Amino acid sequence: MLFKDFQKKYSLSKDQILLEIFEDNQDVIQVKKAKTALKNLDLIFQATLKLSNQSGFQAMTLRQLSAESGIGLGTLYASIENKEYLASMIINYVVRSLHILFAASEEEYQTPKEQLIWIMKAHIYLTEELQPWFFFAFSEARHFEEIGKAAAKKGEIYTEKMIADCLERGMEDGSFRERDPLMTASLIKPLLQDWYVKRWKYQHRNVSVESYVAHVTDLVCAYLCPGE
Amino acid sequence: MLFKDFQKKYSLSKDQILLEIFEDNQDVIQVKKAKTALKNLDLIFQATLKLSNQSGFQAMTLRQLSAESGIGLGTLYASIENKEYLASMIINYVVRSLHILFAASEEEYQTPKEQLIWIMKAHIYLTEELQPWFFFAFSEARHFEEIGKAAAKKGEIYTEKMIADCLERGMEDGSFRERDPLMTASLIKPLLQDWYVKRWKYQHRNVSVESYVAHVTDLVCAYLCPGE
DNA sequence: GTCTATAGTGCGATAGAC
DNA sequence: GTCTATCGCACTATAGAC
Repeated sequence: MLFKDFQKKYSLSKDQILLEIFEDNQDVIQVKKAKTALKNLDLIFQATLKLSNQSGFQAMTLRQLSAESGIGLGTLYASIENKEYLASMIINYVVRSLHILFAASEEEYQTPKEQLIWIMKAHIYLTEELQPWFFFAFSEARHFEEIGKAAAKKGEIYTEKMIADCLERGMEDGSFRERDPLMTASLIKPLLQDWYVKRWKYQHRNVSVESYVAHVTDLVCAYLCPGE
Repeated sequence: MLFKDFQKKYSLSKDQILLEIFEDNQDVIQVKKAKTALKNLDLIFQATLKLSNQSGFQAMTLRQLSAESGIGLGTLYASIENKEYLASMIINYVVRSLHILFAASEEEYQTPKEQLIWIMKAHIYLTEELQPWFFFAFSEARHFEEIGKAAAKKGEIYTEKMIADCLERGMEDGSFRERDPLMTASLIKPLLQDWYVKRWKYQHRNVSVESYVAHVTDLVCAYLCPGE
């Protein structure tokens, strides 16, 4: 599956996640009409990602955010409760997108090898689609006590566990060579993450998503698949 | 070479780097006596790494730093010029340590395969020894305009280039299979970095440095070396 | 729902006694 | 070389007009 096809297939989920976040937080968000709240949240999130990916979330002031999003300071507070809560909503968005993607695509799994390749491809494609979101979560999560650190670790462990389970199945039925499943999953993870963490590097070198997926797949298969 | 032996062999370099940093910045550091300046810098750096690795450099206040390091606020400014300059000195420390290590160990290279394995091992061992320093540089560098972003990219490109050169030599003489050298180097880099970026995870699982090196080496060799 | 004006807080940085 | 006391500023958050 090419990235273009992936985009088409999962294009609806962006609004869906936004709606879920709004519904989850109706108690703290003072803006009650869904349509205006969603419009505001969208503007605020985009502006937050832009500003904080320039020089960090801590350094971003709510005055800057107000100017960038075109939303007054008071309305800002009516939409996000406070600065930290804004960050937690964005991190939540990322975790949700991972769950939605992998919950929706279980039926695509077939052999362990096909499954592993799909997990890696889907992960990289998703982070390509939501690069600023994932980068934000990766770099800012650890700065927030409960909400962030816990959510980030949960996300880290979630995909790692999924990969490790897949590896174990493959080793049982002989598709993969005998390796330490958890350790191997731990090494695959940073390969997937590098795509959105060092996006500037790959963009600068004109590396396409598809090409990146191909290289990661080759590397992992050389390690796992007998006779490759 | 085990990590213990590595530590012994390179144990002197810590003070050496500190001295170099002091000499480089004598124009901005108001404390002139080398002995007191070095003692102060050491206290300040350690406290900075501790505090900023808890909740980020931006969030760390100079009052906290003063309390943690036991150095008065005025003396702090006499030693570091200002907050941003402090960060740049730490990032400099990291870049320097990489250069010193690899400049000192060129003679250890033999075949391309041995050389590649040495680069990976040395990189992981160095970042184990200086974990808080590397973690600081990795997570804070991008927040600083010139000094940080440039130095971080320089560091990223430096090791990547070294690996890529080594790969090219190995492909020419047939030690390695034909792969894209730059792309392969780009994929090796995050494997090396994960050791200090996700230290909490590996520590929690009691993974030793030596064992981590072994797994990374296996993965990379499976991809590169014919018949493995 | 949205804005502007402002209260209250805590910062980086400095001056000046020791 | 070191500390304490303090300045000026920019921030988050809120109150109240529209």
